[in-house]
Amino acid sequence: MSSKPTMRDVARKSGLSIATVSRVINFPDQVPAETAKVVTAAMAYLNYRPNINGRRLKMTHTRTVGVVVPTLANPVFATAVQGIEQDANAKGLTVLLTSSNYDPEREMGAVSALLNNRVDGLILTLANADNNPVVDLLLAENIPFVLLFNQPSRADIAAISVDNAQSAYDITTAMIAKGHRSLAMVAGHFESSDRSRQRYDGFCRALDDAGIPKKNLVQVRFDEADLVGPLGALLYGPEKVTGVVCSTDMLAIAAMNACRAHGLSVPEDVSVGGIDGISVGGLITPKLCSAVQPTQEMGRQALAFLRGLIKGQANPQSLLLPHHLSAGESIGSYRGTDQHCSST
Amino acid sequence: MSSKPTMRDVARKSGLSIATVSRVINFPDQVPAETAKVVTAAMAYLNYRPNINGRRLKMTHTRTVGVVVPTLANPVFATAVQGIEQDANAKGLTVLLTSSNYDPEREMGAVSALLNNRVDGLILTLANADNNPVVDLLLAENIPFVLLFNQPSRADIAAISVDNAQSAYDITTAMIAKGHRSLAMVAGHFESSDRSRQRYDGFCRALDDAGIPKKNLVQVRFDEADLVGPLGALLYGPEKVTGVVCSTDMLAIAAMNACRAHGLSVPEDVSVGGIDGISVGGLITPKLCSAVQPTQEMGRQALAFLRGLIKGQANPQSLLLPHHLSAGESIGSYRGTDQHCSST
DNA sequence: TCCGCCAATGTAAACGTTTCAAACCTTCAT
DNA sequence: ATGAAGGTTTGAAACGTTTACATTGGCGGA
Repeated sequence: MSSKPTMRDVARKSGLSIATVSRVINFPDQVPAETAKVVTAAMAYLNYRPNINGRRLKMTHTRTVGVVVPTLANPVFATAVQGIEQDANAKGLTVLLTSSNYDPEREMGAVSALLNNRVDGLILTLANADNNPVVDLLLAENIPFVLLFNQPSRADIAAISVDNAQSAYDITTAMIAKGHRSLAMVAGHFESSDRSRQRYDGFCRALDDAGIPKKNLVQVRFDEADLVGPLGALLYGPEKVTGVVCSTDMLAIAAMNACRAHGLSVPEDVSVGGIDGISVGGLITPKLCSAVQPTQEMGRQALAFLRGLIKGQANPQSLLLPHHLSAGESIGSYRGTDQHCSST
Repeated sequence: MSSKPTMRDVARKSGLSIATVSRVINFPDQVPAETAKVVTAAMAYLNYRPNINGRRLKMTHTRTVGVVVPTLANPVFATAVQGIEQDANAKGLTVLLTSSNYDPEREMGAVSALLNNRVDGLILTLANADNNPVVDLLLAENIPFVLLFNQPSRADIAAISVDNAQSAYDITTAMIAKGHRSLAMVAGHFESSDRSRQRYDGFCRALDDAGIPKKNLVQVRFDEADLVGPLGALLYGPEKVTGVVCSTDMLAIAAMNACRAHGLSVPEDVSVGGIDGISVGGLITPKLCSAVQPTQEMGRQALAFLRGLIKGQANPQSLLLPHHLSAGESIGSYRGTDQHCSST
């Protein structure tokens, strides 16, 4: 009826002191089994729940970590968060989740709110990891943090990612190997994602290595599902693009959709490749060919890394995880110049 | 250098009392502009951040809500959480996220942890909303909570969902209208999801209304991506199923994949329908026909509802949001008994 | 018998807020 | 000059923990 029972109530009920109750909770082995039993009984009787906020106030560590991702609507982030969250729960850590919607201002707002919560550390996917006020703030305040998916140019901050440029290079090269010579990249806006730019760089390098001068690029919003307009000019313009590399799998799926809307089939008329390796890509037809990153594992690694930083055991450093090309069907052999007379 | 500045430091710096500082933060209009300015300056100078945990300890409300969903790997939940999270942030609420992995024991553990955090209220998607110890606990402790996606049979608890049975009924009926008479349902395990059972009920009712006695059902794990085995017997057994209704879109996408693996094409040989309306369903080929629910909006509504309950303004009640069938291509007309000689 | 030691327990002071009640200071009417 | 009124400000007591330090009591050894 009255308010929630506190440690004081448990102490009174069990005829012991508040300190002993605390010890039963935190250091059960420092207390005789007999007393532990009577305290536990009192707690059960009163339906006692420790108030974590009291503890947080007193302790230097809060056993809480903050997470900021651009969005949960892209499975790549949802899966990573899933990985973080599972391990955090297993370790008794509380996760504070925020999404920035790819907006740098909201990044700062989110981090600020998390710091007010006195999180022990942060896992972040930032729009742009370089020259970022959030990063500066965290370094200045000496808060442990790990970047996830970002590949910062500074070497002294912790980051878990794949080699973004190389991922794009590999998928592009796979397309070139199939005979495609007129390629385009569909990428999320560079201001919203440094990965996007890094992947474009890899795309360009692959073209350079193949001696292909023309680099087509179209930047779109990340949540853009309708690529019919943006792709039209490339598919039917002077370039007659036959290979589309997308900076994410979500965009790749949207691109395949747009190609079909234009009456072209994938991969007969146009080849499409993605980057990320979201699981749904393997279920659709044609199976999406993608540069796959171990997303969930990356989330886990980021948390493990962060825990190390919090304990002061590790010093910040980057970790590049391996990626691999999935055996997809969305990339086919180049069929010559009549490819746009679809196999209708 | 030393520890973080506190309100006391700000007070000292600005030559005012700690109470005044507090009032500048919480009730700026109760304080003359002049004092507010000097306090604000001191805060900026010291780089002061309010420690939310101090506040939480003192106040009866923590401005924190807990969220428990089965998984983030299914976009339907990720999108709902996205909706919750966006609005929560706008309102200055902190979100504590947990996923249960469809495991009732983890549900209880997660809720317990959230209660220890003294959340003001909870938004939950439970494996089974009826006879659930978590629900009993929350009712007993008088903690505001809103069920999301669940459709409990009790009328006195808040729940936001679509009509699950009706969703399944509608998509099934759409298939029957196309001439299909041999149908099967692929559903997630009933123990993991009451929606799954409710949707199966709707499936059965549709068949009954059409005078079709045979109800095929195969239950699978929710994270099962490989339905080749489970579907084989139905597609090639005595039933020669030509219509597959799936309890979720994720399963529907996996089912389409399995059909193709069996050499059957969708929708020419087999029709497939889903429930949920995840966005990727509209991008794939064939476009997935699904009973669409307003997922993100449901998350928002759940939060709005919860805020009402927390303020004591609303009394718990259910809200059924409308669903609609998407104009997909994955359901086609029945082609007679030779349908399994695929159009190869 | 006395001393010292150790294990078990207790006391009380933090941690950083909010907030009630009291104190202070002007101003203004009497 | 005095007092009431009212706008500002302050002192101090919570909120529920953790933990350094003090206390207690029992026991074995000298």
